Amino acid sequence: MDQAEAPDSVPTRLREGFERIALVLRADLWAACGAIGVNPTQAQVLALLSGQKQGLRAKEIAAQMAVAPPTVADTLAALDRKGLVTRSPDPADARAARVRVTEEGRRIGRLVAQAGSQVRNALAALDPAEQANLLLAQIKIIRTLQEAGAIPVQRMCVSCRHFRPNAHPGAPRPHHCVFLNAAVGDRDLRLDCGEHEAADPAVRSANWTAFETARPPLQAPTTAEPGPT
Amino acid sequence: MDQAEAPDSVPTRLREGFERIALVLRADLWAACGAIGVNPTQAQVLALLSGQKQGLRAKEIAAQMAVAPPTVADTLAALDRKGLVTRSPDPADARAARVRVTEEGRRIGRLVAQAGSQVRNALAALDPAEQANLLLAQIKIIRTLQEAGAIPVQRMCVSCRHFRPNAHPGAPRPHHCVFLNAAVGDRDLRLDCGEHEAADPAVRSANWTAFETARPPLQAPTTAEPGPT
DNA sequence: CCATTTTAAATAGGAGTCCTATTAATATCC
DNA sequence: GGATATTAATAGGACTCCTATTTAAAATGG
Repeated sequence: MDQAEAPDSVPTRLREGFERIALVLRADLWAACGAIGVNPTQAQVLALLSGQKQGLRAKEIAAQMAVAPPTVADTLAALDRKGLVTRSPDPADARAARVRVTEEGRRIGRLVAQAGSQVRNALAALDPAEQANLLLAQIKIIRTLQEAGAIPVQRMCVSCRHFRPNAHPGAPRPHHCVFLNAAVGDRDLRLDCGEHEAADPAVRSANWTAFETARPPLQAPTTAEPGPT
Repeated sequence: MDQAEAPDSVPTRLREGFERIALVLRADLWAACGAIGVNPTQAQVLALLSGQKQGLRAKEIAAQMAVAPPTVADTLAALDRKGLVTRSPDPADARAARVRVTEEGRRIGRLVAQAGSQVRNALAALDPAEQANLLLAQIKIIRTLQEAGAIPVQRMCVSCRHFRPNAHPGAPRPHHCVFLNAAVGDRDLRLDCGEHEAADPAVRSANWTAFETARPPLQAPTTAEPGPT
């Protein structure tokens, strides 16, 4: 039924590749944090909060980071001690608190985000067509993860109210962003846009269909057969 | 000089995508470890050691995991307590120890590797051509990381003594593995083959050229221009 | 061939991640 | 209005991960 068990299936090997790259990503982050006085997890929370003007609840942070809520509490306590986040009561719910990044926290988040990265260098070395295809693959993967409930809806163009997939068929930038009032090509798509507003599920689903059919199916590289051995 | 600073460049967004997927990967691993009695880091070390019959030195494990040696010492101590690894003196160097996985450790590594994974499911949902292109992209990224010294040489086909890229030009499986004596297609490529033997650098480099030129450059999806805004 | 430098690993010490389980204070819903 | 659910904080424990230091064994070099 499920090919998850096949020891050497393509998805299994792809996952293995992601695991390897993830290790380097983490090492990059440690190097970037270096003398800054935060660690990778703290930097990631700072980056997450920097994009959210109205702050985020602890629970939402946990969902975004895919960890348990008490873990977030630990990290927020560390960031709080360092003066990088503040907590203010949520007017809508007396149990909840909205967490916001401070100016200093934002500055540190920026520093880390702009630091060098071996992975980014490696990605920059891919040719533009490969980059675009990789971005498309990521969008599909992230969307599937969303549909499966593994992560909350991300602020991607394809799930945004402002997005009009394939509004300009055949043009080099076939999509359109109503918010920016600008044509958008596949390479311009965002995985986390600050202006994102979730479209409702029916629209999302229709948009996805239009988006997917916007381009001809990729031509397969060599072989689609089971493989040797 | 370096586009690493561009806040919204394609490589930057791609890295962001990898970060997101990495979070889910970690969560998958926690779920897989569940009642098994190990944690993701331990499972990864077990998986790494399972593929290495002659064991690995602590230092090599650290390099593969992209962490500092004392971190590996911690993890090995935990695995040792649980009886999942053994350390034996290295005959070639009295300072060093070779770490090997025990039968039980191998069993646990297998259990975790075969557990379900949201990321693997999402990868399985991609169509075959996309999977193949993604695998190719990963190979290029990992190779660049190797060239940059960010990670040790991985046991990929493309760096193996047994690999003959494009030995059968135009065939659906254009490459050849001398060890298996079998034709190999792009989808069959391994990122970590137990039979890997490193080719020497000159051969590796020549093989890479042959491998790269084996397929026509990917046709770009829409747009290669800077983008809106 | 012995002194120096380098290297492998273990140790010390400390901050912080991450989990499960529990508790306390709302909120929500019949 | 009281049972149930939800948000977050707390407790407790195992472990990750770092830098710096120590120990011991190799490699180097005069």
